[in-house]
Amino acid sequence: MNKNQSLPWDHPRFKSWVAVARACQLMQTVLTRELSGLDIKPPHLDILVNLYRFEGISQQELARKLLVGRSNMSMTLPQMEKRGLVERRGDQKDKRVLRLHLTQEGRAVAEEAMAIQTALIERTLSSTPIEQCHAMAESMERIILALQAENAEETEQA
Amino acid sequence: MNKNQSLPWDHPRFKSWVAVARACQLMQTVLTRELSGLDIKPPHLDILVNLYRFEGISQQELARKLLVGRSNMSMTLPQMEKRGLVERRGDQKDKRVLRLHLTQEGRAVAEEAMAIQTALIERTLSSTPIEQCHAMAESMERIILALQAENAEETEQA
DNA sequence: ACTTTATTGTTCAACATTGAACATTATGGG
DNA sequence: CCCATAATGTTCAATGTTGAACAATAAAGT
Repeated sequence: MNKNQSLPWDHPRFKSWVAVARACQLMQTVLTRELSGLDIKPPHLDILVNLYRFEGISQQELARKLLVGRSNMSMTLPQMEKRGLVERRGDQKDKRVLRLHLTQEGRAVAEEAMAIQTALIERTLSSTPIEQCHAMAESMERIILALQAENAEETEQA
Repeated sequence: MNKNQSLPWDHPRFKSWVAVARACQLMQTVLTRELSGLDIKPPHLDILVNLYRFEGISQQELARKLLVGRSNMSMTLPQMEKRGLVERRGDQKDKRVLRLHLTQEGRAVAEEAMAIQTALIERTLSSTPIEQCHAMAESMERIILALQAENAEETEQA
């Protein structure tokens, strides 16, 4: 192992990524606080947003979009159902799948929560020029593809 | 609430940030996999890296750097101590604080793990030009400052 | 010196997340 | 039709994370 040379924090890309990770973590923390008034947490918001966009999605598809396990959805969605935010209806074509829908209240909460999140992002990213935001997004998309490739490689060995 | 206009995914900054968050989550997933050979997880790596850099740091300071609660350190560090990765020695000046040190094995594991993480980052960020990495890092630093300001505001209300 | 306030670390209960094992239903090959 | 394989969702035990209450020590105010 290299002792004195090339420590991680000297690598420019490493340093850059550390900043990215730190910003994400902080954003999560602040968002958690700002959502506490609606009595939901970031994972719930992620679910609400996806049900808002993709009406009638299945638990499986939702889990894949959120990058979490199926068991996570099996634990979380019944809670949200009891709180009257979502509905789960069996699919007639395929009796295995449950299709997810927002209730009226779920839709309202989703809109409030999205407004909060959008405002927070607008506020904290306002100092970054819009072209830089776009460049960042493009870089991130490439990074996502690279990571998905890595993930697929390692997964299919199983 | 705005119904048909200005949905979150139409905001350019919102979309950009979603990509950032997604990339972070994926990076975490892949890193977890790659570290499994060393039998540690990302939180342990974060601790090892900070002890590598900041010899003799206290639990409090470490928790603040990692953006986690003190109780987290109280739970995690004894485990790592039992595994022979770190040592906790009482400070003579101030009998409240425990100063943290890497053991020889802890240092070795830290170096291996940092090599893995650095390699992963180099691989997945290689498609992003170095100037773009720097620009990204600068943006992230500004975002971090903005978020810390938000965090401080909300915290001091308590 | 004495009392109050702040800081550091611990404990504990609540909650979230995961992966493996499982039941149910679909799909495909004989 | 029958069996093997795959896909969907659930359950459960293990683990991680958090915040509040607590004990010990230090610092500050009187």
